[in-house]
Amino acid sequence: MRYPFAEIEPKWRKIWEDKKLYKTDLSKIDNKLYTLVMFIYPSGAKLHCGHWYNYAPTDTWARYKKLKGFNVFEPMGYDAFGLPAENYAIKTGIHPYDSTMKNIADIRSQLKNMGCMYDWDAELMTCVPEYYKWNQWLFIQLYKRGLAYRKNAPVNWCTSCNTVLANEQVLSDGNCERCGSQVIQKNLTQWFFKITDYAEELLQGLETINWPEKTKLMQRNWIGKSVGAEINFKVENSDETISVFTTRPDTLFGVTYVVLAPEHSLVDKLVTAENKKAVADYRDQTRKLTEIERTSTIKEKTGVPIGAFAINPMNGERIPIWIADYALLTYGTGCVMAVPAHDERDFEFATKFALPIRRVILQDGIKESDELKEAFTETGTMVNSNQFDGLRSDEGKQKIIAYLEETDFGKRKINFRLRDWLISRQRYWGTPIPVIHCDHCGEVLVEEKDLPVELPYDVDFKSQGVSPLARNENFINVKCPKCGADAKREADTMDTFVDSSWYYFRYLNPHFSEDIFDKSKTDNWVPVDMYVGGAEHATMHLLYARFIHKFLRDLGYNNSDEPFKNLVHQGTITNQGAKMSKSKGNVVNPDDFTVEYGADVFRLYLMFMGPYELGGDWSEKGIAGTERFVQRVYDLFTSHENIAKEISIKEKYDLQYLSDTEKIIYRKINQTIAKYDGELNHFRFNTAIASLMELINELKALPNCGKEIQVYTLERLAILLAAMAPHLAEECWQIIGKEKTIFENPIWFDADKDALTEDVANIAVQISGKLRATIQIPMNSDEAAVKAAVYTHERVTKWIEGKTIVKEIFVKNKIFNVVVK
RNA sequence: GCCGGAGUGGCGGAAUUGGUAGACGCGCUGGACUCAAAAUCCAGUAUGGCUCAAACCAUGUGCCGGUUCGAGUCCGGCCUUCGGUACCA
Repeated sequence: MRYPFAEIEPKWRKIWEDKKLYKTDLSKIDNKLYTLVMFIYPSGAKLHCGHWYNYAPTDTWARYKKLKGFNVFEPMGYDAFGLPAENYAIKTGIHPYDSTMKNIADIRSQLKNMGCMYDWDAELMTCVPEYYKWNQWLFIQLYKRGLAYRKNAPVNWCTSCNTVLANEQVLSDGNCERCGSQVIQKNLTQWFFKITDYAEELLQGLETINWPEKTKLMQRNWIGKSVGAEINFKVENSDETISVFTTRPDTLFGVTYVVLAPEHSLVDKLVTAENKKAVADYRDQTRKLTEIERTSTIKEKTGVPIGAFAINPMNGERIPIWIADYALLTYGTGCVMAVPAHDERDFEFATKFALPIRRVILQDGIKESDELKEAFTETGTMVNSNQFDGLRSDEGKQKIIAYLEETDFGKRKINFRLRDWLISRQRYWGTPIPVIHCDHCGEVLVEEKDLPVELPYDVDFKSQGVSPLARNENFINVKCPKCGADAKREADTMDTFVDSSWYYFRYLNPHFSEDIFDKSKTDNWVPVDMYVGGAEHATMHLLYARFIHKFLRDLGYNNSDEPFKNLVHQGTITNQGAKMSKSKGNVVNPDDFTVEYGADVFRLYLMFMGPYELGGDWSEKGIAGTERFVQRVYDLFTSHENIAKEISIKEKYDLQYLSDTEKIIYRKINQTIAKYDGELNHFRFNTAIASLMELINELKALPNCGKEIQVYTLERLAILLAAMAPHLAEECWQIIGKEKTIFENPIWFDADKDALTEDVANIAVQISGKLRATIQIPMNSDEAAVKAAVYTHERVTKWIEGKTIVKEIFVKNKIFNVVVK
């Protein structure tokens, strides 16, 4: 009989639901385990194979832990605010709220068909006031502590989304992370969260969490800590000073010019009359470039002198001040001390504009008179540096900093690449920022008692270039809470990454109305023990969440330093080499497969494809293999109906009382348990399934075993299957006569350690490292016994005939190698 | 350019600390069952040589070299590819 998945799967899902098996008792905190996948964006494309690939294996891991006795909490929810819903509204006129709710309903039913053990009572969505009210509350707390602020700055503007983007949300090709359109620079007044205040802690915290090294490295690079000094250069005939950041104070004697970012405010103050025109032209030219053109390393260096001169604090030397677009306003002080001899960029620039190049660090093994063909950027011996001559440059670095601090010309400084998180968006479908702008009082926070600032439903989406909220009179006009005068609400909404930076707290009490979450609960359950999601969030969501987590800790709202103790990234499933997306038209619909093969077969197939972290290109070629496997399992159980009712079995059997066949089966099931356990624990689903397939191949001999061993084996097999293919396993468990469902009464059988090893070992016999024979010998035989067997083997005698034995290498139970000459 | 991962049969992929390369699955070939087909079951399946066949021999984990009794695994130098990053002073 063909495995009747279409009847079985809904049947078990109903039983699980009726018995409320997956509702987690949050009051039981011994053995608590919080397993989380990144919540879903409810797009119109619904669930695709990539989602399944994220959720189904993670659910297998969660079930495995549940079987092993953990009190597992596995929730699911919807990251429901965001641009696509709004863009869809502009195109079709369907309101984002309506389309999002429709999508959520569809996706929820798809999710339920996967058979994951989500606690549906914990379900949440971010687009309802009940949730986003607390984004606003969070904003207010940040604001009150100076961590939310507004400033005018050059920002990334997506020409298609008509909104600003955070740095993290601009791809390295200069395009929008969401839509791929061109991003340009605009000067705008925007809201920021001061994530930089936590830069050092965000860096240090990485040491304490079990995340993929790759991801931690990406965060380290993104945070970009540099240790060096800030040095002040006096400007000739001026009261102004130019402050630069450098990691190489040891090269200070080699500075031959200073570069300011073209937009730097000092430029206007310092430019001389005869250079005004050239400077203005150059600034115009710079403004026209996109960020990516401007920062391209391939682009030839450009710049103009501004006519003013700075004074080197070390030697009083007079050096020209230039502006050049390779100095970035947004990094460090926006000013660079140029040392052409020891910096590649400065070298290139100086060469092009015939500026002097002075060597102050001598490379080991090179004479001072040798020509300098390229910048030398490593450590060496200091030269041309007065009292510092002869020092190693790393030592000199410290000495120079000390000297600068004494003479007040500079100080030790740590600089970060990380910028503050730009959170305002000029769009409708997001959390309104709880601020009121009053002509008299300026920025005024909405009071906590007046939260939430509700997002109005009736808005006009057709207003190109202007946020729909900005044009909504009912929303925008308000009285100032301080003075009562007419005032305007902030029209920007928050980046949706604000929503996702604390949602893992909210799952534990999604409808709690007293506060952002119930600390008495979250303290017991947060941090998340296992977090699974895409690696593309490395420097966005995963960084923001860590920041907000630390902020909430500092507010006294939680007692841990990090939100996600363990992190796993599933690999990306591509189709014909491209990431699945509706716009590319290469989305594979999982429903097609669940209709044809059932959810369990599909789950198994996704897990069997390859290493979880690797992903791969979609192909349905091998699905027949997992289907056959499931069919064979089902047949095996149906041919042993009710057997567990008739026979009672022991927990452990002594191998010596078993028949030869029973011995083989008994060993195999226990070896499989041991192997499977280890593989599953580390998300190695493919090899775990392979071990089950090996087992099922071996179980062809099961009919030749006594009934006790049959029951012993089938019980264990059903439990092993339960994590991977829960519907199938429940059915099999019932077929052999079990009354309670597996997940009602989770159990795990540990492997019988006495049954893991074989009686005999296959030993590879090598002659000079080449395999020439294998011998079978009792397990753990000593060298003498193996040697005796080796030298009586005809293949060995043949190969060593006429040769001298130089050496013998013996590795117990593995190898005997005879080295001959 | 820099940083990181990955290169193993026709395909997806296995291989504790260096210790019998190719587990498991797909596909393919042959056979059984069938009037026939599908499904299922059984056997075979890295390449080359020599064989009716088996046995046997040689080669083989991106390329070149090294360490070792022994290298997919370690070291040095490349190539390809996929991510990340992009003048960060």
